[in-house]
Amino acid sequence: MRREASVLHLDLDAFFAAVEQRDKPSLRGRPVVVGGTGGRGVVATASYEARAYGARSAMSTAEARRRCPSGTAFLGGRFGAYRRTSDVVMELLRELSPLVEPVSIDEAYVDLAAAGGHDLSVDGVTALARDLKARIAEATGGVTGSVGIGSSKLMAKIASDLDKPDGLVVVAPGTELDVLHPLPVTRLGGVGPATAERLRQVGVATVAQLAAKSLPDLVALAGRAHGTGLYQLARADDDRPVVAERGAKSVSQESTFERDLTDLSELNRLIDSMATRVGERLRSSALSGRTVTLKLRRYDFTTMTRSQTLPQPTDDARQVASIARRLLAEAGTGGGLRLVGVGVSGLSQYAQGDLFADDDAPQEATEAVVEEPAAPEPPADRRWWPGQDVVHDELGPGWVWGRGLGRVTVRFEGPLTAPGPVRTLAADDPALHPGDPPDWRPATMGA
DNA sequence: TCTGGGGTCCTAGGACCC
DNA sequence: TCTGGGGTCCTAGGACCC
Repeated sequence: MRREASVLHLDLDAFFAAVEQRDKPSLRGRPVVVGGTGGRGVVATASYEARAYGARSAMSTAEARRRCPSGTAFLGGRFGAYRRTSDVVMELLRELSPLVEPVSIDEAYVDLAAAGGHDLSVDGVTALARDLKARIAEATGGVTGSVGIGSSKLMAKIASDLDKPDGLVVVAPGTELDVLHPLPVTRLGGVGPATAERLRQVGVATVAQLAAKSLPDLVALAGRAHGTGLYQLARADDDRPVVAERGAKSVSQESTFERDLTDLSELNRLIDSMATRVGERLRSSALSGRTVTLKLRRYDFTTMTRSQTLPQPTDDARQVASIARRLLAEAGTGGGLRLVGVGVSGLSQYAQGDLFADDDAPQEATEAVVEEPAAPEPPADRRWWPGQDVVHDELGPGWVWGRGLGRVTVRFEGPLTAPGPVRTLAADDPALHPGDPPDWRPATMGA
């Protein structure tokens, strides 16, 4: 805990849904749910209008559809658009301080003391935050964020959560426990459903009640590391530094199927394509890893992992696939699998193979694995997904509202237009193409 | 039509080594 | 012959986060 309120936490409000409402004027002020739109999808983000009907993150999309009125937009994610908007925000944070720790695409900590030159009084950081929020909204085309500032990461994060959305809370140094103690323990990072239930059983619901427990009690309840952490957090005792670069520790791809799968050859093909993507991601980051992990989720939602550690790191998709296939054969598909995942951990910076590989040398033979064939073109009706950016040769840019029965419904509008018209087209209309995320910034005159 | 996808960290037991 | 403790690596599972 610092003497000054110099840790800032930013949390963008309903971020995915906010980007959708920015880019799709007809959705502004209306309920929007972003997430998986298939039968087994879950909600990633619900707009505040959708939250009013009870839609929540991590809820099944089916449940959200039951709760929300007709006319609610259910959209798959456009992660390229979210990434571009996030990058703009992270750059604004780096103008405040060289020490910025992105937590996720929509969240970051900033160490204001690492910059020098900031007025770190309560009034000073309040003015700084007000200015930051205005610049974020301006640069992102209206996406808002909630800012919390305090004497530690704990207090900054608690503060940003106190006044959502579009909030600004500074916890004055010295008042930490006044803010913290009345809150439910579930507001502390690291207290999920399991820990909350165990705490409830010993009569702990608030942070004040947690602070009354002894260290040995909490270690017995939650384990050595977690128990010690809870003991400290309940006292606002938090010295965790803001850390700019955190190298990846693992790379993985997983997929939940529309229906449970049992066919080994079908599962093996899916393992091959996931291993291919893992290999691409490893090589694009100049990483390789020694431990290959296969993750399986059965029909009854039980999850298991099987792993093997190699003597040397690899970034070779065929080697990853070959190991994952063997682990699957050993584990079996009994009863059906709803999810399969492939991951690589124990990462190091460069693979031996990258340093010494001879491109002309014949590749090591692997009997089980063949090169992934090019994905077949999906049927026209399957090409389109809700929320997708499209462009029509005559009607211009727009986005997919829905599809079915050989047709696709498109709304022709963009972030800088008024709400636009809807047209229903043939799904195989040759004039309709996938589009790029639209630019939300007005073109600069004469630039 | 219950329960995504990408991660991190921790725990615990067994193997193995000194 | 029996007892032993510590450290590291590997594997599997679980809690948690966004």
